Amino acid sequence: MNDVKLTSTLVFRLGTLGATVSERFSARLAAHGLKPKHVGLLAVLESGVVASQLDIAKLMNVAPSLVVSLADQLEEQGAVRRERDPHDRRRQVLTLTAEGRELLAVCTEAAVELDAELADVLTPKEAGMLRTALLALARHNGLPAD
Amino acid sequence: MNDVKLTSTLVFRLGTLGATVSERFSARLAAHGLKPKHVGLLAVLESGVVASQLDIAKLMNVAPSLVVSLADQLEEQGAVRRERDPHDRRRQVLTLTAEGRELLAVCTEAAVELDAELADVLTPKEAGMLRTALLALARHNGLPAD
DNA sequence: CTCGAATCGTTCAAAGTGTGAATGATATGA
DNA sequence: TCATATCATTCACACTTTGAACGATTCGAG
Repeated sequence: MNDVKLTSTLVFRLGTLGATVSERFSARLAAHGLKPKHVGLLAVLESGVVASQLDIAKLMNVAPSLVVSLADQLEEQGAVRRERDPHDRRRQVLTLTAEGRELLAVCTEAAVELDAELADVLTPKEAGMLRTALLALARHNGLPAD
Repeated sequence: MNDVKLTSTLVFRLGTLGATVSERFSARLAAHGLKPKHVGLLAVLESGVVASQLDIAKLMNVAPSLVVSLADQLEEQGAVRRERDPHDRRRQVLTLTAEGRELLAVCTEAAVELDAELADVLTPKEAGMLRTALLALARHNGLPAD
């Protein structure tokens, strides 16, 4: 009736590859005292589309309380500044510091290096199509698509 | 110095896509009382390469104690049988029951459906290259490649 | 203007998932 | 035969994240 192997589905391969790649990325981030979610938050700030903690939470698909602790740690590292919005003093506005921008650049660099290692086993054509396909999938799944 | 966006890296896209896809798959599995790891265990058994719990743990990259609880639950559902290896009574040999095989087929079907939904936004050529590229990446990263 | 309702951030307890150390049973080899 | 290694199991714990309070602030209907 159905003899497709689970392990050969896109679902399974995206899941397992995503997990191992994230783990490897995470390991490199550890050297800077960061976890993937910290970097995700920095990236949201850099994009500039949003700044209040609640908006960030929605964009990152996490609980607002998680953004609090992420912001706490990033603030302690001097990567972000936290200020009350003068027009609405309930809101905390997060902004990247120069240090935070530098930190994000370092982490992006690590991701780019990992990218190169991954793409190394692909033909240039395969690598190009992989990027194209992942971009299309990201677009249609509410994920950032620059 | 480096103005590549983090969100446009393979690392980021594989990570986030892998997470959302896994989440969607997980939601469909819930209807059958299973989680992705249960299905992973069933798939390992179906492959037939290995059967003792410790071997399974190594293959799945999880702690042996986790295999115990996964096997407990699958056994309770009647999906696997657990027998002491007569040649080495320390080993527990897990085998798929007919019911387990059926369950795995149902879950694989769910994955195939999700695959189709995902590939829907891609051109046939893109979808093909995506599969090729993911297979190559799986091969070079110690993941199952059928 | 005022007061009830809504919003934002924060804290905190708790759920979910997974690991590692200790234990008992069995096997292996000197 | 006995010390050592291996397998499964249990259990306490770590980690990550969530959701339910709560206080502070804003908004809007009357």
